[in-house]
Amino acid sequence: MYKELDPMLLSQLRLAIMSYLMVVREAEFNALREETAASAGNLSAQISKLQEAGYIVVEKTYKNNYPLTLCKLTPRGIEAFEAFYVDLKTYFNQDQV
Amino acid sequence: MYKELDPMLLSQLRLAIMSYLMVVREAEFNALREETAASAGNLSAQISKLQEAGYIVVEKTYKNNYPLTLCKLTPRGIEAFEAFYVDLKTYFNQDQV
DNA sequence: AAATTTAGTTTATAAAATAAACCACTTTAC
DNA sequence: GTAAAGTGGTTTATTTTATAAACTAAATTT
Repeated sequence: MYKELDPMLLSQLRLAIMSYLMVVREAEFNALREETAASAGNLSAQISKLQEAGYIVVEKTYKNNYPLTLCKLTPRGIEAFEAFYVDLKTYFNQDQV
Repeated sequence: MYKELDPMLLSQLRLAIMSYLMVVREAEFNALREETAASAGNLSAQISKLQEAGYIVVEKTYKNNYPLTLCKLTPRGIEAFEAFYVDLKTYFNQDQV
């Protein structure tokens, strides 16, 4: 009846990161920070988790002498996000909402 | 951009409880247990939280000499569930999913 | 060269989820 | 009638998670 929901995506911040990356495919740390309104610490922690899960890849480089962290979705991440959406629907479909 | 997601509903089990109640409006403990496949302990804990949040009311009565716990949605719970759905959409709408 | 800013990471604390143990009965079997 | 098993839960303890706060390292400004 109710599908299992991927715990990696059942988190507001991780879901927002993934959702934003689904649109832009690739984003800098600070773009994610602005878009999600998260604290840097929390964002850093959740990026690490998504990376460990293989949902995003993180490329560490430099821009204007400053460290730059670039995040992009992996095929696996895209798959997981889409599956999450499908699974979520089982919680709403039978309702009138 | 991304709406805040009600933490009370950002939980698989609590969302399943609410989703089921949105359909049946009222359910016995064991019906919820079967429907959600949750352990009794976890179900009991999450029912308490939804009750404390004012999303459901819990009526404790008896059926065939045995304790019976009945759960039903409050107007506030219905509102929260519907708002959650609306807010969730902000995480998916701009995508092709 | 001290203070401030940028771009993060790590650590410590609080909150949440979950499994396991427990409780208060009721029913069944002896 | 009493011991064992079953019903319908609750409570407690452990693990996991989220988050804020503190920290690091280098660059820039004053």
